[in-house]
Amino acid sequence: MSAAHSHAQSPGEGLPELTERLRRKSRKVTAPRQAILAILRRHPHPLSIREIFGELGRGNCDLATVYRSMHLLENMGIVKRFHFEQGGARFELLDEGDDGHHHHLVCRSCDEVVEIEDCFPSELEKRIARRNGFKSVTHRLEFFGLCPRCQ
Amino acid sequence: MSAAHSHAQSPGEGLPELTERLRRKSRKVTAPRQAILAILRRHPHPLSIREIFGELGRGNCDLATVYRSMHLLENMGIVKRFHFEQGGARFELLDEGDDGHHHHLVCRSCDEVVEIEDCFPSELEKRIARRNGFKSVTHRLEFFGLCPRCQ
DNA sequence: GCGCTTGTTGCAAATCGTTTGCAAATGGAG
DNA sequence: CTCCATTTGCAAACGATTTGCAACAAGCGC
Repeated sequence: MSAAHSHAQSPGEGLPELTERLRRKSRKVTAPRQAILAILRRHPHPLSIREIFGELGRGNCDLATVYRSMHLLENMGIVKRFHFEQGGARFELLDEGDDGHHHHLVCRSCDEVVEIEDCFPSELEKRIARRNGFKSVTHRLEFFGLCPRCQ
Repeated sequence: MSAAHSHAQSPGEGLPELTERLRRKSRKVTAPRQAILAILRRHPHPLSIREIFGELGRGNCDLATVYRSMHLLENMGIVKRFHFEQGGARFELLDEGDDGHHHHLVCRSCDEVVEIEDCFPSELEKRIARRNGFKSVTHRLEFFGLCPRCQ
């Protein structure tokens, strides 16, 4: 799974650096939060809440706490939330300073995810915004297809 | 509302033509289905299930029937399903032969929707597919921003 | 027109993902 | 160590959507 991930993931921050980011915003560094960050750090893929919860090992922390933690981490800019075709939200750890704007190519059959560097041309986006009088325009873009193994 | 819609909507088919499409695939032309098609025809916007259900007037047809009808119409290629940032699915009537591939610019504040003709460059999409060994790659693309009235 | 067969509907209950209220537990500043 | 605001677990509430099932009706053949 991890091996199939084509995007070269930077080494990323260690747990200490991540928890430091929490502390800096005067958020408490609790066991559930550390555990969640550790899991996200181990998986460079967009993880679903269920997957995160599953890895926590039953009895470790409540599902509601996972939801609450993901909101917190999202608002702090530590993770980014994605939505694919099916199922609930998925989350990816962000490096500090990274706005997390990138896209995915998802296999319709096995859900394998590849990160994509290409992006919708920004001049085109600006033109679309201008033409319609919109401001602060961003976009959401995901690709779907059949991966080599599933064809 | 309709006036704000920038996309020149073709006259579209009348109810008779639409119901004919149902008949051709040996599906029954029932009152709920006709009512739903009529509503979709009146609104060139992506409508939510709740909006459709609301327009039906209480007592006219069950909510479950609306959900079932939308699946049917989607599978027959009569409507297209969209997902924006919040809330449930939204549906738009498709002209016959139209694959419905187009995108939207949605106001983050008032949900106003504008249709966009631009699309992600297909050469770029092909390159992404090739580079990752994927087949049958399509994409989903939506824009979000602040409309003139909401800025 | 009349019934038959099969697709369709209404209703209620189930499911899925997510959120919330509340009292008990706890991180960390002083 | 104490205190307090934040966080947690638990259970219940929620919104969107799906499903089982018995009653029903569209459109075929006669």
